[in-house]
Amino acid sequence: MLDQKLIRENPLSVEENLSLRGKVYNIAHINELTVKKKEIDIEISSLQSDSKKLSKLIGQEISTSQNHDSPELKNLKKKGNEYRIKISELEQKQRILDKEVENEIYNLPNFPSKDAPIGKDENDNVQIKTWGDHLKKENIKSHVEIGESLSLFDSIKSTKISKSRFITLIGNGARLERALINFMLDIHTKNGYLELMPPALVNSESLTGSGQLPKFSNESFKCSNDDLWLSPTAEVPLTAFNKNEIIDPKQLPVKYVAYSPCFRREAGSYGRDTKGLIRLHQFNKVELYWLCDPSKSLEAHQQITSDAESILKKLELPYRLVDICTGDLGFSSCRTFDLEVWLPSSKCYREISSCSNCWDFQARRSSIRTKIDKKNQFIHTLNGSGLAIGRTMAAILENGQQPDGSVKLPEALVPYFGSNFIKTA
RNA sequence: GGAGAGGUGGCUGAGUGGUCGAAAGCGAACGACUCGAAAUCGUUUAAUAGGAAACUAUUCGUGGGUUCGAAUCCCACCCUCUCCGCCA
Repeated sequence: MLDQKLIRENPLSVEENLSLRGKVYNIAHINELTVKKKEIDIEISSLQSDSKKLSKLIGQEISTSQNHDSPELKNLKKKGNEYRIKISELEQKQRILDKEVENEIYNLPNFPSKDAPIGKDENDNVQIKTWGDHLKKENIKSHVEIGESLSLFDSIKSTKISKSRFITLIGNGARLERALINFMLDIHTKNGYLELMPPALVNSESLTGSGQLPKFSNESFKCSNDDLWLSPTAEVPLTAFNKNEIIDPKQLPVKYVAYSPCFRREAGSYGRDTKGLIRLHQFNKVELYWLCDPSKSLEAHQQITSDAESILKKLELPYRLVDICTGDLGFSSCRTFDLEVWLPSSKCYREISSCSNCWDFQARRSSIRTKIDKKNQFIHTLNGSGLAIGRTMAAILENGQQPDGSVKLPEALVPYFGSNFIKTA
């Protein structure tokens, strides 16, 4: 959420900043509303001040005089009643305005960082570096083919259980998923992250706090009888975990790592990545999350990204680091580095982690603050996958495939999985 | 699901119509004492919005209502706890 004061006092700069995202945002209208709201605020506040003084006078009058029905007293009460009617009329107006402003302001995305490359869409993203060697072999199979031939998962049978875009992991597939989760959690907790296992169902307020609502209600699954949604990412419960708190500056930065299942409707992606582990309604993810001093989020962003990167290196997976351009930035983010893993079957890089600095955007929506120089200030939040498990598995299968149909696993994973190879049963 | 209790500042907790934004305690900050620390004593210490500031307003789960005046009374909703039932 953006600062209302900023919108009121400097609407042009707000508009200009947001326009870097490549869309037109009509701040003038919101500005008009916030100014009007302010005027009414002032009017109400002065009426309330008068009415309060009058009430105190009546109170004193009653306690000092014997006659509780004197004409003077009746007169004062009548005057008080007039105040009340006036105030409640104004409050009604104010309530309507409040709703309108809220509605508009919660739909505004975060400002892009000045450091983010300016661009229109994903084609303008900037590759910062690549790491690792690409697999150069003939007859490369996709992870779907490998998974099917080694009986690691079954998506056809899963449609019986749910519908398309759900998967059932089987045998070594399930074992590999479990190994990856444990492996990643172990690495990150050793690096100073506190492990959390939050609820998978989150309420509307939590989704609003991290930025998924109100704008993206189409992208999450909602429970019909409760104000609860299936969490699309652990970022949601992790943001909400410290909602409405003032965090002791000595405790910063707070670093969380959480494994969680993630649920996304993937509306509008029909026909894309329909097979395999790449795009599912339900997937597992290990998420990294920081709450940090607002003056330190730039370094924190580097750190969280390199913490995510370290997993790819340990798993010997070739990847590249991409600086997301202003037009492709997520709603809550001011700067995002994507980690994209190499998938040899499709000869391209696929997003496996998205490391974002949300600045004070989520902290403002969720009211998470810290004391700096005796003043309460919004902290900065950062999040990054460390990593998406399903896509990691896909990458391991494709990059570790052997001519005999087996898959060689990265050394680091062997203690977790229990052997070096996945072979046909 | 049934019955009951309750939701008050960073925390605990008092407050049932009138200077109550709210006692007391804890915690925290500062000061004194000390070579230093602990202990002790003293002072300070809620948030939000507006304002340069003085100050003004709002906030006692949320939303309505009664009243000149509501933490306190009325209505609705949400949440938490305890017991019972069901259940991993």
